Amino acid sequence: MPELPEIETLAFELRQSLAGREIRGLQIRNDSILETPRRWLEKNLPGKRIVQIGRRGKYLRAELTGGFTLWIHLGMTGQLLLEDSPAALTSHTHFRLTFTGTRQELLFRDPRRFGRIALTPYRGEELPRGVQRLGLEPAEWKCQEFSAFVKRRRARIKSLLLDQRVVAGLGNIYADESLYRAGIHPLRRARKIPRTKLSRLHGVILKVLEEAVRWGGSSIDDYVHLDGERGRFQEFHKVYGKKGEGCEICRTPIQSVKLSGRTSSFCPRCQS
DNA sequence: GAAGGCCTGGAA
DNA sequence: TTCCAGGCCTTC
Repeated sequence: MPELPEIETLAFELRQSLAGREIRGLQIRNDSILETPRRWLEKNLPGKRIVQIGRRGKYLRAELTGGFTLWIHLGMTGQLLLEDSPAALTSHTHFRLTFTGTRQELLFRDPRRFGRIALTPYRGEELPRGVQRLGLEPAEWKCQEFSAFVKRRRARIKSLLLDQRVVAGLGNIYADESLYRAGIHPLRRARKIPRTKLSRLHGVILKVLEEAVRWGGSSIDDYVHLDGERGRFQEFHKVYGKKGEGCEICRTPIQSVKLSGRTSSFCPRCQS
């Protein structure tokens, strides 16, 4: 589940290797991952140069010459890999970019095909729909405003954290890990949480994300770095994927609950 | 605010 | 063989 730290890591690595490169060609092996038509990409990508690479929410953003931007969303099982050409195209490689002046090519793999690629502007839209809807980046939230916003909502806090219109880039892993570190039960109604705990949550979200970026993200199932190496933050998870194991603080077994189809893991004693 | 759908590999 | 994982979207 690539979330903010995983995309941030990839953006950094891509910047190192591809910034300034000119796109030579592309190969689309599966149209189902495209959000803008194949012909739009085929017409506009070749010859463009990568000006800047960044991230917005869980979207990777490559700004190109000519005012175009290539957006990549990894979904759940998406991978971006930089390999020497001609790269072996495994069965789930849906998209490939080649560049002038380098043997390296960028591959997009995604077994489950929840990932998406878009090239904007398209039909007057500057941003993909999913990006238009995004809320503030975690680092853009001021503590006071975050607390005030959460205080007005009746939803369960975990649902709120997963809502990309609220905090862009948070997903199941980092929402669970943040709630644990803030001592908040995932099913707690947002408006009922004391302000002191909310400001703690605000701080802890930033800290967890920063730490995860420092360790190159979490590799649970599919996520890997550009070179295929695994991230290491999973080694520091306290609750995600830890059901049945003892809480680090109080030894109580970690529990999990279902919340609108999503699993939430938490310590029943430390989180309330 | 909840639930179903997309999608597939791997575990039960 | 069935179930589960969960990004995000649509529908109710």
